[in-house]
Amino acid sequence: MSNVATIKDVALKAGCGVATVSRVLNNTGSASTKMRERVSAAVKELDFQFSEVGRSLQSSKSNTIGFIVPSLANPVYADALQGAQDVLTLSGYQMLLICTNYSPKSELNAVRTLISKNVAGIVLTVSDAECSEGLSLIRKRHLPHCLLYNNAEDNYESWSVDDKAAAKRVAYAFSEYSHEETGFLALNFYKSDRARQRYEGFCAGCKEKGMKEPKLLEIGEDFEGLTESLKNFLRKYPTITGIFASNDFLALAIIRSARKLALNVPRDLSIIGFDGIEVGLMVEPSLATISTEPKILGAGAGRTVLSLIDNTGVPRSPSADQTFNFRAGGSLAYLGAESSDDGKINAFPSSFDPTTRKKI
Amino acid sequence: MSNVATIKDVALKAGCGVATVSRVLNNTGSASTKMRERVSAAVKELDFQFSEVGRSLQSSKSNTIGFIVPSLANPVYADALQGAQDVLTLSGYQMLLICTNYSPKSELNAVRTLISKNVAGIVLTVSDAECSEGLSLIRKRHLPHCLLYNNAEDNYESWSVDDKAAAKRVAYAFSEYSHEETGFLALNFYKSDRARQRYEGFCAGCKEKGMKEPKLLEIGEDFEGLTESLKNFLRKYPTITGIFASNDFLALAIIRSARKLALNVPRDLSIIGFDGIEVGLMVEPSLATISTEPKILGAGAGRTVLSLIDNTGVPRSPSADQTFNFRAGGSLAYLGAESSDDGKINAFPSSFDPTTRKKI
DNA sequence: ATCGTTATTGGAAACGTTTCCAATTTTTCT
DNA sequence: AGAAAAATTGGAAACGTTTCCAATAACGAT
Repeated sequence: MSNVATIKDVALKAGCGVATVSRVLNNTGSASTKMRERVSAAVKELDFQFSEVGRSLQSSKSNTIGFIVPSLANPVYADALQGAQDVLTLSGYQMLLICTNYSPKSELNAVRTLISKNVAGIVLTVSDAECSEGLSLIRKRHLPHCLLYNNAEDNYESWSVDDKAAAKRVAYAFSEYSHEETGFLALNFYKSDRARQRYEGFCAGCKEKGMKEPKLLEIGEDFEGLTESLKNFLRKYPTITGIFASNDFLALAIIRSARKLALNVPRDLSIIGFDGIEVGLMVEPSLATISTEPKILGAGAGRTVLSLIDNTGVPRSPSADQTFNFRAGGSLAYLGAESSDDGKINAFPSSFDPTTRKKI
Repeated sequence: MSNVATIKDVALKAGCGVATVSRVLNNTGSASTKMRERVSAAVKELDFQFSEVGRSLQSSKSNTIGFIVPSLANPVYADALQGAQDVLTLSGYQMLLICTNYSPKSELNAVRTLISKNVAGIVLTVSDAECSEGLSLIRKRHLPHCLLYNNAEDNYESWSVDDKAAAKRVAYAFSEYSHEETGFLALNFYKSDRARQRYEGFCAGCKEKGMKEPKLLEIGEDFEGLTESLKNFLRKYPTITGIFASNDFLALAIIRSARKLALNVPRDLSIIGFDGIEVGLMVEPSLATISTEPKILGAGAGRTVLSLIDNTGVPRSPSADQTFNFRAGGSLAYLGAESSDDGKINAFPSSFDPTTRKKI
């Protein structure tokens, strides 16, 4: 069979004990030159490679980091994981990935599984950080961990967007474009602390600017029936002129729905998204949104866990106001402004220069 | 410290041997009712959980499947992984994920790492299946595996798109819309057997339809300078009326670039993409493309590896012509047709009904 | 040459499981 | 009741490592 060589085989072929092989290969302890050569030769000949399982059992540590995210279908998480991958790979760690599909119940299972696999640390995004059983378990076990896209209490680590502040910024933007009555569109509102925080921040911002309280438009699991929902929503609240979608995918979908209802975006309805996914720049009209840096967040969370593991100083995560930027776009127009032929808005307020993007 | 309980602790607390605990918990071998109760009680009290590491070492198998993909930034792979996740989770397997960033060298490293972690099987996308060292190593070790987005020789498993046939289909589409002179846009052409196969199929299709041979427009690592490249390309080949982009992201990017050059898509230049990512439906004009089902492919590859592992019949992968569909869209127009006000093409050939999509 | 250091080596235990096997207990049958 | 059969139980080996510790070999200095 395809029996792979173990350290015993190497020792046998090199004519020495396993301890010696281990020392040579790990460069720990001393060994004579001839011994080193014989071991190297045996390794080459047998194509030997350490079993991480044996190693992990003996040392009770592994070079695997567990990641728990809601879904890979959302480019925000996919990008964040990509950022983390780059960091891990550089440090010789691997990524054990579990998707929870936004189900809090599977969060706990995921954590248990990761623990049983002896991961060295965990990066995770949970549905609701305040009451996540999975997160509690991690903390009870004192596992190195870092939240991603959730905000952590003091003395816990987290890399995330300041949802409240960002949502407030959206309200300011609407206000600056002289919108008064707005809606907030969310998928799975009750399941996600992020959506709730964005709503909260948005409401606060609107209040601050003397706008009306935003109306909530929530849709179920899928995008199915979105057009119908929008129709009813606008019939119920005909004076609404702008909608804040809690993520860019929703924003694009709602634009499409608006179009189906023969509404012109942004003339009849302005839309602002959240996340700043790349395609937002490619569509026409371009998407006004909160731009974030998922890759940077993912990489940061990865680095944080790594340094938690080997007790080096953890990198400091960006201060709240550096986690996002407002990005103007064609989907947001001055209330009452007529769109020009090509759908572009002629005049942005100078403060909303889409070309300036703070790097966090 | 946070010392987790082992089977020994359970045995101690339950007042029995470890063998008994193992038998009870795994439901293998017999055990008296009182024993079962005592063990269960001890487990609950200690919050015991098996160490997968110990298990894996002893049984020399694990419930981890390794995945090797080029990148998570490309939604095609992200979606495929999501599909696989769903399948794995259902069977109690986890995903160990490694991204190669399109570097063949790291493919081999990735395979070695996965082997050392004792994965039960591997799903992988390689740069070039014909000459992948990583793939060779897997096969030498007789590891259950399945290619994803690469075509495999007979008696090896693979779930992928028939790139050649799909690209041919693109040529037919251009022909049907009476385009004669086209270009092929690729990123990393030389690194990817997929891009090459798409080019090959496209050329074959063009030839078959009596069209001119497509001109190759290759760009480097990033999208940077794409607009400039397009400008030069079109200056060099001014009679080109359509461009086939080797993936949807490139297609969207090239549309944006065309727009910057004051070209109207599709009036001045028709674009067809590849992959069928969701946002292609949300942009205006909508993207004509080859639609594929990454999730289904990923799930299929996952199922295949799982059944390879436990020797149940492997699911048969879709036959070549079921792996893709041509999807018409506003970015492809009849040569010479004027676009209407809203950018939509008025008449599609009936055979290109965008609403009919074979499910694979 | 002899002795005290220092460098090199291998045996064995430990990490957390499963499983074989033998020992013990319980059950069943006559 | 006694014996055979069946059920229950625990000890110990094995999986592939690392590391402690003792044993041996090499080396300098007297």
